[in-house]
Amino acid sequence: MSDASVANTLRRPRAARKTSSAAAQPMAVDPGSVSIDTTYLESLLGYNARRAALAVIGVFLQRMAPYGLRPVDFSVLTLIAHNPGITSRQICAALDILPPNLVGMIKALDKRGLIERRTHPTDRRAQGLHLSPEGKKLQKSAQGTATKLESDVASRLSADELDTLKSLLRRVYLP
Amino acid sequence: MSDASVANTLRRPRAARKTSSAAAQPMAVDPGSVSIDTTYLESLLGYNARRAALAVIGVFLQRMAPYGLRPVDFSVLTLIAHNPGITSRQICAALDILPPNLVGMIKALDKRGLIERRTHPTDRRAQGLHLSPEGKKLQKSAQGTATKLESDVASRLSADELDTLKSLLRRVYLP
DNA sequence: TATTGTTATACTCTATAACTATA
DNA sequence: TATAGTTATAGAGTATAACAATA
Repeated sequence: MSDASVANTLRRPRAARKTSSAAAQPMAVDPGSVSIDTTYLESLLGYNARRAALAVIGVFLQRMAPYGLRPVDFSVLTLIAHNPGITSRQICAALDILPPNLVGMIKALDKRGLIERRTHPTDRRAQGLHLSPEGKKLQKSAQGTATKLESDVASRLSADELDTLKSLLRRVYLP
Repeated sequence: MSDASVANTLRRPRAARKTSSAAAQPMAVDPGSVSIDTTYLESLLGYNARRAALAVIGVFLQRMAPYGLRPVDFSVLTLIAHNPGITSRQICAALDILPPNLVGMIKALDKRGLIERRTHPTDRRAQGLHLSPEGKKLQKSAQGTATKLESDVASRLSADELDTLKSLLRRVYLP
């Protein structure tokens, strides 16, 4: 497994903070809006990938807030939905989450009644994770939201371009 | 300004931890390596962008370690290099760092003798940031490393494909 | 002996409030 | 009154060590 965690939320949307961008003083002397040369950084793949990821995640956070799901929660629920009986360790491996950090998430999802922890059929140390009926409904709705989100966040890209983008990204990180 | 921070390091490279992937037991029963369906997550732009960003950043962290620079430090040094006299607030705006969180970084770079804080020519509240001779040397080397890193981390992409990828990413997050 | 899930805990990153000095 | 830099601190995310139960 690579060092690519898909777990964290990176950052919650901040309450609007006072930036130094000139909004009310269109022509005032505003050192904070003097054009800064960022062209080199914008030539780097890592910089662009990170900015784009954060842009998408920002929208994701907003639209998933009604479900009470962070990206990592959505990822966990989705993995369970598509892999009934999956274990915590398997989720950790797939999302590169460290086991101690998953415990609280699983516990919270269980407490919300979204998942069930059943005894594993062949390994009594492990637990097979399943979605509850409510969890299934929530995950289905959230997945629909996540899918719709795609076209909105990449509204400046055609469907083909979006596919190309995702394909190129996969070729960067997949083995 | 969007909610896209280019500041944090996401994660330091971990010491090799014992994953559950089967390496020494090719055909053993290993629940951790049972194929898990992640196809849906891999169809999402945010997931792919984040995984790719983390893959690039992972290599970035390794290669920048000799310079003692995290991604955010490199970004700050690079902004100062390309914008001599830039202020802290301008760096904060460009990288979406919160001012209190930049203080320590600037202080550390100053203590290392990589940057100089001069009195701002027109605003006595502010400081114009400049690279020291040592800072210039380090930044130049680091920038060369960052540039070379591109082709290595995206070795499966042609030069044209890499350009296409970065262009598509910019169209996702740039206004 | 090794692995699953877990607790405890430390460290890093990010966020908010409030202060000073200057504008 | 608003802004630049700063301090202090709270909160979220990520890391390691170690444990009981089971393989």
